[in-house]
Amino acid sequence: MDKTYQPQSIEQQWYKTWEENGYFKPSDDPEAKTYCIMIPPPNVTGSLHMGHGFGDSIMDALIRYHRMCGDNTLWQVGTDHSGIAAQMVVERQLAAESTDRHQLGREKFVERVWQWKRESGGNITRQLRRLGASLDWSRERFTMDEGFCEAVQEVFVRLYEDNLIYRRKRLVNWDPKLHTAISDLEVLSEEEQGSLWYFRYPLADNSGHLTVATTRPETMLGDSAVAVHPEDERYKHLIGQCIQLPLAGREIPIIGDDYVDPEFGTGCVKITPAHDFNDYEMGRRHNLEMINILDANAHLNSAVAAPYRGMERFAAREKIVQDLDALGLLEKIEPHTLKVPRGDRSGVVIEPWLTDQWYVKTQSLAEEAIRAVEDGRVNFVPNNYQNMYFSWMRDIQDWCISRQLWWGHRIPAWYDANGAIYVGRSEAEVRKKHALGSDVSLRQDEDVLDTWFSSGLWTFGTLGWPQQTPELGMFHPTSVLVTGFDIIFFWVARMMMLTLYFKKEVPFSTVYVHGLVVDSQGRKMSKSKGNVLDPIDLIDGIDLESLLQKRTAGMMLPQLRDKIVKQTRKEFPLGIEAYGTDALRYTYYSLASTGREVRFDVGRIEGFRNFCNKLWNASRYVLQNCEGQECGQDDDKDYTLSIADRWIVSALQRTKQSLREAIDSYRFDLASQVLYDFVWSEYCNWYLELSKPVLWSETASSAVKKGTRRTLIRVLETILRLAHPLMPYITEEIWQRVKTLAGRNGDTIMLQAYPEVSVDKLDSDAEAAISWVKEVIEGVRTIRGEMNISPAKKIPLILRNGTAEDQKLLDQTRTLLSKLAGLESMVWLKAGEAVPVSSTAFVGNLELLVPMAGLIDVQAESARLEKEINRLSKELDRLSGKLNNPKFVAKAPLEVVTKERNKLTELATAQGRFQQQLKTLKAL
RNA sequence: GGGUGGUUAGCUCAGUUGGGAGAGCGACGGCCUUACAAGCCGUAGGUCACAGGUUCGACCCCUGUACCACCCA
Repeated sequence: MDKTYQPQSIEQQWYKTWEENGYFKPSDDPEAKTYCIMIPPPNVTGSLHMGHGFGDSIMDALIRYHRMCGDNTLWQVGTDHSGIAAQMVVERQLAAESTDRHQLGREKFVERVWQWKRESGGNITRQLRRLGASLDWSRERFTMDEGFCEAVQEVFVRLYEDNLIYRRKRLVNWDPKLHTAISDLEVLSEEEQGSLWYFRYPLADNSGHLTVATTRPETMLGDSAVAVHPEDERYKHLIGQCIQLPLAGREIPIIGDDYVDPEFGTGCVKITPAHDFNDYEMGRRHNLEMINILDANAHLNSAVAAPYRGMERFAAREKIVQDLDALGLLEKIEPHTLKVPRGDRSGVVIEPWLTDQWYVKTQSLAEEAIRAVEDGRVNFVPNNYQNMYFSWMRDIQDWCISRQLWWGHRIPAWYDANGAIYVGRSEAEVRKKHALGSDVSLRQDEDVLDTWFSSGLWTFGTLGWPQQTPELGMFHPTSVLVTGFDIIFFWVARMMMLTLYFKKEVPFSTVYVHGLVVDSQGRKMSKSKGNVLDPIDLIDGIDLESLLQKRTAGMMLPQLRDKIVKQTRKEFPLGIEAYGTDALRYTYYSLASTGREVRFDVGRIEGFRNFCNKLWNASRYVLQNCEGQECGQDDDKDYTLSIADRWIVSALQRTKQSLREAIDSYRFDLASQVLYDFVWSEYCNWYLELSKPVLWSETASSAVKKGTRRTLIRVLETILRLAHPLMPYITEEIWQRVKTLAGRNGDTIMLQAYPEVSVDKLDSDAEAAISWVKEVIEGVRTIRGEMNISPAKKIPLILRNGTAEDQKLLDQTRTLLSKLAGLESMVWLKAGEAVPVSSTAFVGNLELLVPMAGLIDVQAESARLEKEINRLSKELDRLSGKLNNPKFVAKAPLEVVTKERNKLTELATAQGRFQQQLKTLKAL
């Protein structure tokens, strides 16, 4: 074995072996409980970012854990077709070839996207393999697969037939650059600096004016009313009168509506029902005219007065402000911060726009989806996320599912010459069902479905629905969905609604919601901020120049580019080291607590890389001592367990217990902590050291040596199985070398049993004994450290005032103490015997004395004693204060009082001893 | 404006029937001790955001305040 752990030399080899041997597939054991996770399908155009890496690592840990627990386990992989993003990528390619999709035509364009997907869509699957994800690749699915398309179409048709889908002209989020409607979730509203313009709107009877404030002057050409609060004393008398709308030459009413906030602006609001969601609602309440003044490019259309026709929206804004100013109607302009909605893909300002779109009626679907959580068929982890789910579900709007794109599932609806709609699985089915002869010409709807509509079917569509496949019967409902809280609305909610409706069962019984990965400054990682990290770069490492290039690629704005370069150079002056997959994964787990943010600090991953190295080197030590030796590999019984052996085995049982509890409750942070502590602080720091005096002893019996070797190798082998779900590669690599010596066989650790707790191996005597040993050794080490005694110097130790129990423990562990504390002698002091001047430590009442002659600095020792006396004084004050309080003694539980009393006596004795010691010292 | 989560060591974070404040990293001191310097040994460092309340006793329960983050309007 190499002296240091080299992840890059083993990882990809093991992954290949696992995959080729089919270890990732379900066991097909009909007796076994099933366990199934559907990967949240990443967007086929993208690559995995840290957030994916986090979620996927958690899923893999769950899957590997359940697989080792014997469950029939399926983790199914796939990607979604990502309508807008994929279409944009190919459109950009076409633009580079000086053409566009319209010149190419729909059919050829779609073929181009497929071609692109075949060539470039594999990035994500490569990354997943590098992360060690044990996905069943043979069942990989894509939302545009033939079978999946069938499911999508079936769902659309049935929902339509059940009167849950309709087509209507309504206000949607329109992306004027991409020329499509997008969902609320694809709209990001961020605060930007804008202005609040105050305009005077003359009253129609010339008796004065009202001043309205607006953030969007250009929409005034589409105003249908001015609204005031019905109780607003300033204006209520004007309700019912009319305004002469400037520049438009129309009269519009003044209406009263308590939606108006009298405190905002002037308390008068212009109402533009065709271009604002709130105004739209108000327009419906008051039966106002909907005047659409924009075209698909967000240029002003022919509904407006001639001078403004064809103008771009922001150019029109300027001209309208100028024109109103010229008319003396501009009262003032105030700077104003407002939330500006932008398309998450295009980055342009989204327009609320009136168009014909398809909608899903969500009311009844949502009610069932709410019930499923209320009655516990689905539970959220952490539980409080269900509130977020409820609040969204209870206030749900009908879902706009049509997109004006070419890439996606085309809506299975046809129109005749009169615009009548026919929905069916194919044109032929439609013609047959409605008895339409070949003389009737039909054209299919041009639009495609929202990608989330298809993703909503993910859990059952990927298992073969609408066919009733065996897998569907076996693995649905799935066990758990692992996802970030940011997509509870979009995806979780939609899966719930569609699955409950079509399968009459929940899609998953648990939703485990993990935090959002943010950078070391706490900012969300995003391409535009240039702070994204590619998990693969943490695995393989990356030099600074390559990282800079990656982060600034396609960056248009030079000032932003400079900022990113600067910040990247500051954070990663030397680039990023190669840490390997297991270290990356372990870091993820250590951060997977219940918080909402996961702050990824590169500092932490190094610690876990070191942890891998620790495990590696511990294994080297164990192997060096066990290879070619008898270590119980044949399950012989001719060995004896020492007290240290019994202790580590006992501690191992507790570790197993805690680890299982942590994983079962999705607390991977606690799981990683428990394992780390056991491996490093107990097994390596103590047990391995305790094994040395035995193995190197010339007097120890072969049975004892064999017991120690057996324990060394078997505890290590158990550690490997415990750790495997978290760190798959290093555990497999080491396991292959130790399995035979540990008396196990099998081709892979992946399919070994996850360790079970053996209560009968808990051994409180051994635990107490080793705890005592540790305290004695630590006491001596502290003296040594603080007195600056070289670690190489062997020192004498005198023990005084111990109990019979101490004496017994001492006899049992003499060689261990001597070796680990670096002692040249140990003397048990008889009563009344004189002691040389010494430095002192305590284990309970037992005094540890290290004689000072030639070793110890009197000044330093006095200081040390005084410090200790002080510390004890504070503690004693606290305790006696408590015990002198009659209420405490009267009301606190007896055991607490007793405990505090005992502590007080113990500390007082210790303090007395220290004081005595100090006195002796000063007398010198 | 409404809602949710957070505020614990220099940094990143744990801490549930309310009874001794912890880890990793960093800092400081000492060590190449036959697995590991990616290591070993030791040490320092905290009014648990603030103010009240409940309680014999509060990081923990209750009320309020401040600040941060996110979601919704």
